[in-house]
Amino acid sequence: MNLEQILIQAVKNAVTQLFNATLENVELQPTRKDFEGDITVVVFPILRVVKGNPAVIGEQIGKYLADNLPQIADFNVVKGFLNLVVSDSYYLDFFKEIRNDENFGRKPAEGKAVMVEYSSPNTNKPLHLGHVRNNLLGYSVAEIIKASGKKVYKTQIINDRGIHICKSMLAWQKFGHGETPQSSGLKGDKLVGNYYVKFEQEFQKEYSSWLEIYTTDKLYDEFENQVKTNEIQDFLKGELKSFIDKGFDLSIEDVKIKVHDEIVRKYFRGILKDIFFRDYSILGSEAQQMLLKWEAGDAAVVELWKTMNGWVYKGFEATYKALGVDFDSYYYESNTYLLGKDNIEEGLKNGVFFRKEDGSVWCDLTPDGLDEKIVLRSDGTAVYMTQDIGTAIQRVKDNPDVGGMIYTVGNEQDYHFKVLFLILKKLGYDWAKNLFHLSYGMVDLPSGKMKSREGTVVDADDLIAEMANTAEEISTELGKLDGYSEEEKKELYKIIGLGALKYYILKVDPKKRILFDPEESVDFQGNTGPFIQYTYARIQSILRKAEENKIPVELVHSELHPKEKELIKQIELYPNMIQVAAENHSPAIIANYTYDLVKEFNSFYQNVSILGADSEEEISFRVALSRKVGDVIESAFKLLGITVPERM
RNA sequence: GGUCGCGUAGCUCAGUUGGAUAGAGCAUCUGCCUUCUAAGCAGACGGUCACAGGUUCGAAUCCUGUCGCGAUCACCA
Repeated sequence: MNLEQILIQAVKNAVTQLFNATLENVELQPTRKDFEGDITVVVFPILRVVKGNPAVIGEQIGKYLADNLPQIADFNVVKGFLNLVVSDSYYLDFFKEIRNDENFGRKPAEGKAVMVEYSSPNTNKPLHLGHVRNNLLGYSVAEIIKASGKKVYKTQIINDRGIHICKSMLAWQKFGHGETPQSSGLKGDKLVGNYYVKFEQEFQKEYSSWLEIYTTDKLYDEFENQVKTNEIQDFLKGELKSFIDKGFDLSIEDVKIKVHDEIVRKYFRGILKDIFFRDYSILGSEAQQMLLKWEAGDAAVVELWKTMNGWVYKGFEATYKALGVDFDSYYYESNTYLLGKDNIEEGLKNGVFFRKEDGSVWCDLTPDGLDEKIVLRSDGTAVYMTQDIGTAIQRVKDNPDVGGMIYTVGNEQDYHFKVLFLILKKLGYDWAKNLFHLSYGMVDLPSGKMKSREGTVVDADDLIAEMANTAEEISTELGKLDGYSEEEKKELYKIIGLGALKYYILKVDPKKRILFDPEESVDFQGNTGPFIQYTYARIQSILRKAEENKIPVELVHSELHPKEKELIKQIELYPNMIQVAAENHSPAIIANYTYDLVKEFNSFYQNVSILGADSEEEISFRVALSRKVGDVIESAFKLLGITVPERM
């Protein structure tokens, strides 16, 4: 039982004995710095069962606790807050107990396993900043859940088939002249990405000249014919209406004529372009034919596909390695895209799904406040949802101990996962109640969204390299690395640069969008990764000196300096932090906790002397305390996927 | 337009199940390297928690509405 649990029970007992009443909950919080005490009992909620003056009641409970609990040394009551002073001996005992526990804060795995999916890239272009956020989040959440006491499988689904990869393949065929990673020295994913861009450029040329042939009116007529029978027309009208409502004095008729108008274009052009790609474009039809051939198993196409994907995977592996993330299993869409159809059949039998006249299969989610969702096309082929249903089921088949899954996917797919989880629940899988969409906000640039066509994508490899460069600049300026070899320095710059990047991304709530300004590099001071790494390095420096001075490890310390007490209190929070972070799927909780611990340590470090303390006992204790803080920093940062340096 | 998410200091963000005078960092300004690493410490300045109601002993937190930003609303993935 930890102190918190002991206190809760004791307060309940106090209420029973003093007031003959039963208390359901006890509200505890850390005492605010401006008051004396360590833990505070909020008295107000107790007033619900015990009528009276909160100050008096607080006083009585305080006295009871001080009399009955050896851990409570003193107390005071301020405005309905009962502040308890915890005895030094309690903290000392606690510290003695945990100081050599290498797994402090972590729990051994038990119960059902959790599968965490993250990364999940397309194989037609290199990873970018958005993927970086995804990878860091997914990896960290997996580590946190592991530490919280569950077995974790890390996995990803690789979108290795479809029209996007055919675009790259086609462009390579047409314009590649047999270029390979070996021949050009390019990283495989970069090479393939270049051809994807090349395709888009050539397609854009074709599209532009097509647009020139048509007048505005013709364009619109074409467009209108295409969308007339489509549901999206309603949707578009809605958008147009809001556009008009926002003060543009135009009717729908006016808007029709002004198809080229700046804002309307955004909606019309996007769809028009798709139509062009599908029905008019030469490149488009070639790419589509290639996809058909791939699906038919055409030997040449499959061979090319395998080769180019092989290049991409090699490139991805390098990026994953640089980022420090890994996976236990890989699922490939080329294997899973036909999955799920059997499950649809079953669902039809159970009445979870229903078939429309045209043969398409749907799930009616209107009782749940959602729409009807298609799960099988009228021609019997699978859609995105079908695959995801099938893949989820397959994953549990492959790993029968899995009791839940976490999908790390951007927030633009919130609706998709809401529907997916609901359908799986309706299909009756017991693990379906333990599905979580780890939804995160986009990473935007000052110029807006990242767009590969406009060259505004922040490439993952470039970013990692730049961070290391910045670390090098700062390090060189500070000039603290005498005696390090060039290789050691390089390694260190990587650790610091990555630490800065990872911490920067992980310390914010996943739900929030991140605005990333490549011009203003990530900070290395204040609430940052390097600040925490620096503190760790300082601690290691002290430990090295203590080693030299042969500081004994016995602890006969009896009285705590306030800074020492604060540090132990902070350390004591760590195990619960892991649990809370795991429950909330939030690395940010770990990041912010670590920052608080480190701030506390730096204050301690700067205000009291460790190796120059008054007595042998004091020195020995402070060294041990510093070591433990270092251990917790290392452990917590590991949960974030950040390594800590011995020196910096 | 429907749905979902976000809105806290000039900027970037914390803020556990509602709790004390809303906290950090950056930036600006003061001090502190002859003693364990100044990527640090100590301090100052900075707030209508988007706005308006409501719930209650008590609201940044819960509810309703309004505004702003974003995402989404395909027999695409």
